[in-house]
Amino acid sequence: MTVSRALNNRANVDKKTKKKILETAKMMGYKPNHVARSLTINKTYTIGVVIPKLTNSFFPDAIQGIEEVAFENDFQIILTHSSENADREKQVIEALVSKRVDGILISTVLTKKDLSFYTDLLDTNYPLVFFDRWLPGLEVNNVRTNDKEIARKIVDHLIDDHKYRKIAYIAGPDKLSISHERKEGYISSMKEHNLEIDDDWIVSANFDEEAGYEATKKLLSLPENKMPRAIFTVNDSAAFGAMEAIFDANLKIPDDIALVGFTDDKQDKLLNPPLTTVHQPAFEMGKRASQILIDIINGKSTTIEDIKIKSNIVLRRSCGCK
Amino acid sequence: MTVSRALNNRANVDKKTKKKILETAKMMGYKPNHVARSLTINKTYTIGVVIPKLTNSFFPDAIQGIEEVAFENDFQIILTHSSENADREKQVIEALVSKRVDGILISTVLTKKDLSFYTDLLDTNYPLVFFDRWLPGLEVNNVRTNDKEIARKIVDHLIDDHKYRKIAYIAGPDKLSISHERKEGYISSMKEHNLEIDDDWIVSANFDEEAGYEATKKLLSLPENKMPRAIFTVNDSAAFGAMEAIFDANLKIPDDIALVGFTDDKQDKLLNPPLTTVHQPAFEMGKRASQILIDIINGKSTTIEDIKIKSNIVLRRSCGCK
DNA sequence: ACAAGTAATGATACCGGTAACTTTCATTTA
DNA sequence: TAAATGAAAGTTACCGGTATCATTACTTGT
Repeated sequence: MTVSRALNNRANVDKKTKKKILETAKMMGYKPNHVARSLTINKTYTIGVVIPKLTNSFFPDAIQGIEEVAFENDFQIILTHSSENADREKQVIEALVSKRVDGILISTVLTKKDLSFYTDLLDTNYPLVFFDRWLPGLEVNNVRTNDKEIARKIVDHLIDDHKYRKIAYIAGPDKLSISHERKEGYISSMKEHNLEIDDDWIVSANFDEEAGYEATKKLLSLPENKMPRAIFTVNDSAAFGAMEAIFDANLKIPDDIALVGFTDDKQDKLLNPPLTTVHQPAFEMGKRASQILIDIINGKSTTIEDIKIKSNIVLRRSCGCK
Repeated sequence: MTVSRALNNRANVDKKTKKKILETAKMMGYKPNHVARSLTINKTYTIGVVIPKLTNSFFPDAIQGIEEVAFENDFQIILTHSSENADREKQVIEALVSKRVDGILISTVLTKKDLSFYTDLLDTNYPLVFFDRWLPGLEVNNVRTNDKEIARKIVDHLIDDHKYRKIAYIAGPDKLSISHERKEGYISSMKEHNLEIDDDWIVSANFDEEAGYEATKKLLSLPENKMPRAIFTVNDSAAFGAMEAIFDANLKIPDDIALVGFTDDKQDKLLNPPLTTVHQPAFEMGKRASQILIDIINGKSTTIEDIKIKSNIVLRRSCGCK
């Protein structure tokens, strides 16, 4: 017990004793066993992070933010990815719970039909914070962005400032919160401007480049009178695919067709042309989500919040600006 | 004990008993406690990953590879970043050891003078695998790429195929393995072609965009006769900075000055002009390193290997091709 | 010099599992 | 029917810490 006290800088240990203990520990090459410690104190100082993929630059940046705050608070993170696969998401969360992480940060790929998975978990009072991709209908902390509003605004820009009227939207899976919201933003902007939305203009795709490429090819094969003048994509990865497809069709951005994305990947400004997009404060979102989770773990926060960290539009040339 | 056997699908449990146990477990909401399990079996099924930063696309890709193999083998990863800071690297590794991760994958920022930190760790037989950035002088498994050779080849290309003679190199910190090797490759190519290397052409910088920008500004301010005709950068991030600096100076790539990078970031092909670079098989390197570490942990591998996974050159337009 | 109070140290139990060994139970064999 | 045998279930100790309570060692005041 005295050894334990000495190593943890607790009170009531004689200076000389402490010195002797520390010396001996060093000599023996003693390394504290955090596993045993976790078992008794019932806390692992570890948080789980579940993300769909690590491909676009949003998640790496967010994770840097998460890890930064975790590090400051002596926590570490177990990083897992679901590969956009619902079953795998459940599986890794079970594993995280078994490892008794003190809380979990999730960017979920689950949908309404899997709601019970999380309500069960929440019933046990497990600290959970959703970031970026949340799940409507859950009484839980969310840290997300103003997807719908900002999507509406960027489409407003295309209509108001560039006078485009035929605007297509390359969507993500509709069941996922973020792609649904962004689509809603697109639709509401179009409607407010009394612009008709052709069914063919909303192409269901995915969050990756390949999907963006395929979706764009579909759009470009529409008959002349239906051909969109501008494309808004659910994220930058899809926009990169769109860009390739547009170039492959020997069309020019923004002269023949304008393009705007969503994320603000690091290289957007170096693209040809530089991509107009929505800047998501990934690092900030990660920090914030991490801080909230740690506050909950430390019993410093009990309220449930739905935090929206505002994104902003970054005008570059792909929309037709400058 | 019977309960333990039943839950772990061990033999010698009556079918009826097992059924009853599983039902009761479910009813109670029992979740296995992996912390306690780890304490007894002395294995956590967790590996630590230490990287400098998550910014460029190499590490996210590598981590996807690492996590993929880990997942298949029922391991999870604790991800930590050192922020390119040696003390922090040591600190997080101490924490990982305390948490008794079964092994550690490292892309180190430590240099020769800190060698003892790792030799001490290796003396305790802790499973360690270095990937990408290794540390010369350590008897340990490395998974890296043929930095020197491929750097030499890309400079060969600039000289042989484009007839550039004044070629500058934007370097990373010289004490780090990869930037040292890449520089060596540059130097050896220049020497082999009997080209003189002006001291001003080797600019010490860093792995990030800002450093690349500043270094390039320095190069562009050289007098006419010293002005490089081409720039080779230690990685793509630095190349992005270089690109910006070149554009800011109203120069054209590759007409006024050619540029080649190293990494093959995802958006390279969409840049203006598309960036010629070295493609590093990040995902593969991550998978391989992870597999080796897990083999060591499982006692399936005892030899120490220095594995070089070959990178290859991707010719695009920034070097002057096409 | 001795009681009282405080600081330092020590003993025990427990966290939730599993290994190793023992006991109980059921079935087979002579 | 009793002994032999193997399957199923149970006991105990331990992994390496820490909380709690008990003990011992020093101070301090009168």
